[in-house]
Amino acid sequence: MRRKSLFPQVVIDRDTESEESSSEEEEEANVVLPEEERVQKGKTPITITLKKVCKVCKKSGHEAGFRGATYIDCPMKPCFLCKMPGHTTVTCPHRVATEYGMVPAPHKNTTNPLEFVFQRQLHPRLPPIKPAHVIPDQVHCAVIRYHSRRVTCLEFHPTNNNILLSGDKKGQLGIWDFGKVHEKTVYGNIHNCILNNMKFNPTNDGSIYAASSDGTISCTDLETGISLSLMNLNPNGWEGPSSWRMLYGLDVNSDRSVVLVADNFGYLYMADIRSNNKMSKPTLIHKKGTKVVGLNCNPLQPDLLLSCGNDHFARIWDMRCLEAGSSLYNLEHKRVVSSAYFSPLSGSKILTTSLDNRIRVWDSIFGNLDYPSREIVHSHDFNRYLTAFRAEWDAKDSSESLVVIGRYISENYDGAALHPIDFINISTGQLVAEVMDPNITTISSVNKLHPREDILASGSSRSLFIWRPKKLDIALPREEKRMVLCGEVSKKRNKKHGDESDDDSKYDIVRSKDNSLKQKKLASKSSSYKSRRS
DNA sequence: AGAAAATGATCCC
DNA sequence: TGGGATCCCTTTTC
Repeated sequence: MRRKSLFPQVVIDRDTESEESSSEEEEEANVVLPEEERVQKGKTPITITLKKVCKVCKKSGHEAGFRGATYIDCPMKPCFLCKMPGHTTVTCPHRVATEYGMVPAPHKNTTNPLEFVFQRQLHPRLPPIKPAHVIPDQVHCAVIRYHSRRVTCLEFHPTNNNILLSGDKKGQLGIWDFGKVHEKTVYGNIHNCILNNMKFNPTNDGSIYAASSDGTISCTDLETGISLSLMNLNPNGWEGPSSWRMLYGLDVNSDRSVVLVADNFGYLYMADIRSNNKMSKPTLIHKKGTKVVGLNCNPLQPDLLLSCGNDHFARIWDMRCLEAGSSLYNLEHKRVVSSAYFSPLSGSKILTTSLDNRIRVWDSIFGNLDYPSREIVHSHDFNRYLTAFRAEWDAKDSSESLVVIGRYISENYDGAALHPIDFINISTGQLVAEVMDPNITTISSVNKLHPREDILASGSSRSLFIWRPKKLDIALPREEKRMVLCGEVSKKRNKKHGDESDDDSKYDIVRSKDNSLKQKKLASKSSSYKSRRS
């Protein structure tokens, strides 16, 4: 009562049931000023009516958003995971099914022109058993943060096992010796905007090619940082967005000694490695005016090229007869194709990641390519602000069935909303393992598996992570249950608590400011794995 | 602490 | 066909 004379009366009235009224008013709190109170006290009693208004669809009667560490979908929208109407992510069959997310694709038996392109030598060998050490049961995690913008690509050194290269949105190239955790080099003057893709020079471990949204290809000496430009598609500088060319999807055809890149208008370019010169004229390989984001040369037959992009297609080309419209096959997707790779050993499988939340697998390029062999529902559709997710092969897996990809939607792990990095068996669609760390609350959209060692590298926002197993020899019941792998961030050089936020070049663990309680809760469990969802 | 900004595909007219 | 609104489980900075 006393308070009422000091402060306006605030009555919060929660509406639990739906009401049919226009959405405009309901978004704002209704403020009611009763006449008599206003007159009597000279103060302003306020009645605030808070209705449950969904911030996604703006309708009342339900709410979308985080409840604790669990996100509640708007029921008026299609499932956020599988994109089908009628249910939400929580009840999505692709989330709760044992065979996580797999959708069998229809098969037809038609002859395939690729059979005539390829030699029989390329037939796949498919050992059914994966090496036992592929997936760690527990992981250590080392962290470094020296990029000033988000990480866009990662590449392991082809011969030195402890070197990880990273590119970022600003165009910087990072070289991290994660064996000696604190040793790193950053070259900031190679490109002046997004470093989209890079690839080591196949004839010289000491240099790397990179394609950038600044429209140039660089070849950088890793020791000196001296870089030369193989191509510049914007020689006249900025003349507006309709003419500015950006380069993506770099790969090297070593047979031809050619660097391949593609641009944001649908064109493929080549540069000769030996002369470091742009070759011939560009070829339109995707719908004119659309971005080509990925290029991949077949590991056994480099003249076979796989491209993908924003025209919703992945396309297969024969470099020997390359011209606009000459693709051997066009692999249709429902939305943008973020990545498309041949399998790393046999080159006979194809793996794509599309923004329709599906990983697609074609089991053999000798078979029918009209439809994928499998579609695996997986959350990697993102809104903005992230580097596109790409499902990446494990080159150590001789059966060519293990793939790693970051997950967009979070899961509630003992009260913390975390975004795991998923290991998926693309032969079965099964989620084999999920790696996360309670200290890492950001989304790890860039991931790469070490070509020779049991190491996973991740790029998440501006940070880089190296995950390695604590034990190598454990027998894993991989096919029976999924594994939750909790990392344990290395605490080395983490003694200073004061100046943690401003030094870009420090080595440190990642801390989340609002997550301290959750970390404590998780700490007791972070050193062991557990299965979940039975 | 809370707001703004950065910024990309897609859809609609 | 193109520009602007919209999408709406981000991350960082001020």
